[in-house]
Amino acid sequence: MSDSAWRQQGSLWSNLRQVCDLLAIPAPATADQEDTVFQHVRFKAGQRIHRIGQAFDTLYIVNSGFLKTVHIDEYGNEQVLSFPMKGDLLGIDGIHKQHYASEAIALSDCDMILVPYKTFTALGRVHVELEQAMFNVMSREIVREQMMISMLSALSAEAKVARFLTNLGERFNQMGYSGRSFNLRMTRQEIGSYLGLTLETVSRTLSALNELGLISVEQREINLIDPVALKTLRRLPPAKARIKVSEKVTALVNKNLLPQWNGELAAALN
Amino acid sequence: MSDSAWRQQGSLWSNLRQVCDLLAIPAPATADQEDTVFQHVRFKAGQRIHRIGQAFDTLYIVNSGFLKTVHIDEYGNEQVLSFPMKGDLLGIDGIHKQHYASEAIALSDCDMILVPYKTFTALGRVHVELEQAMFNVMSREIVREQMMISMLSALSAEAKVARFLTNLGERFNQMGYSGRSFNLRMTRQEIGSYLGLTLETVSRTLSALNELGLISVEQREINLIDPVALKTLRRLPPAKARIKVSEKVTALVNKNLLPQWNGELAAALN
DNA sequence: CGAGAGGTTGATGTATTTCAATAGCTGTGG
DNA sequence: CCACAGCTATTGAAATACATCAACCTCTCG
Repeated sequence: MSDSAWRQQGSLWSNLRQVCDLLAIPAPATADQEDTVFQHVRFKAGQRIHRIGQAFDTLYIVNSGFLKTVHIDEYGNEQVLSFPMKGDLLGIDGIHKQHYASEAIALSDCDMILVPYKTFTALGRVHVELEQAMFNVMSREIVREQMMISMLSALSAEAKVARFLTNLGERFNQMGYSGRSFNLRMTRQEIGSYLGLTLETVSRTLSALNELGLISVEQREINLIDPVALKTLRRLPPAKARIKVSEKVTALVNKNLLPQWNGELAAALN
Repeated sequence: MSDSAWRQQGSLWSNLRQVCDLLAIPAPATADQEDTVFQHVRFKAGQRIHRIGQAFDTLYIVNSGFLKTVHIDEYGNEQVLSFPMKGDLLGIDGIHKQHYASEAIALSDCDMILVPYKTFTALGRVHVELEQAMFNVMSREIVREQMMISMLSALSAEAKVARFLTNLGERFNQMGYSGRSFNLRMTRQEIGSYLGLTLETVSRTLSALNELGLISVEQREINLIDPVALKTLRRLPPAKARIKVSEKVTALVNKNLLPQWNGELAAALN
């Protein structure tokens, strides 16, 4: 819940300053704090925030909760595009054609702030810094997607899963939670779709990272034991070597193993 | 070359109307056509337009020529992100951190229009329609990248290459060239990087599509013979079946083969 | 408590990569 | 102008990463 959002007509409202804080952009100094207010709407887990093809008119900011955004391809297959959480902006992809290009679905109960697109652009015209910030947010989104493309086309399954976990950790950190120990809000299926892998591969990879002592997993409970190693991991050592090594001084090995598994090292340890 | 760009101080210049036309956005009716002009700069094949980390201050619009944009990962590997051509806007990813997040390299001689970011935002403030158009362009870019992400994580190698070709064709069409028969401006290596495949897989896949009669390839010369089939192709029939089938009524088969290869059909034909 | 969704793990198959050998272009300098 | 060097592309054979199919287990929640 927003620290100081207030109730009015039975629903929560936030002012411009609160919205800017949430988006991590500087609020305009000249702000007329009271005359622009933003309504909150609550969604239950499983509910859709917007659908593909639906007429676009409002952006959403996540105030609390976890979501996924998905594409549905021509054969009805769901493709996960992102896992928005507190502070993220949803619906930008609707600006282009005035219809949402993706679907947003709540993974947990969510509190969303509505920002009518008209209000959004009007504010940009009034506050120069805000317009700048809006371009920034969109540019940031483009960079984020570029990173995703790089990751999808260049990394192995192990590296994808490892980075996914560290990225999640960093986002939890930014939100003020522990970045080392957290609960996944999505299924293996959804992680797999997001990373371009099958759910079985995700499950196996998590088990392997667990074996190696880089993380601990139990169902959706994750502990990042060696975040540095995870972040730079490129590929796992061959399975046979892994067994023996994992029984040795795992911590030490993990640090030497990166960024690339070293054959001589493996030999030396066996 | 821009239809009506003019020379001044030894280099070409375009006005706002020309720039808007190029970007396929409506030019502001109220435009003061003469007081904002944009300089052209020419780059030779192989030259860099901007580098990663370089201070950001200008956007580029492709007036003619072909380029690639790339990420360089922490180990120096190049990851191709896009192949910009006429009408495309470059450098948006630099807004976020005020430093370019990617590198743009000319694949052929190029004529680029410089748009200082300050000019860009200033124009948005003066012409409301322009600000709207700028958001549109950025949203379009986000949607394009989302499509790319879907494609990378869900499609087979054959489908990726097939879509790559039809997408290229569509862009050539929009530029007024033939969308059926064109020359690739990039190497197999670069296509592979873009699609998350090795250059060998790209080469083999092109050969296979050629075998099937869906395209013809000779070095960098491409002919799209059955664009509809290419666009909806999901996976190729097994290699053994392919040989026999390709010797039969290929055209007919191609049409029935989609969107998914049908086992009974293959059996019936053999 | 039972049903159903989510997760793990094994055996097997296959798409794609990797390694390697060969041949075709392109441009440069003698 | 030809020859040669160095990219670029093709193709084959072998290796492997990941997917697929399948069985079983585990939680959750009505």
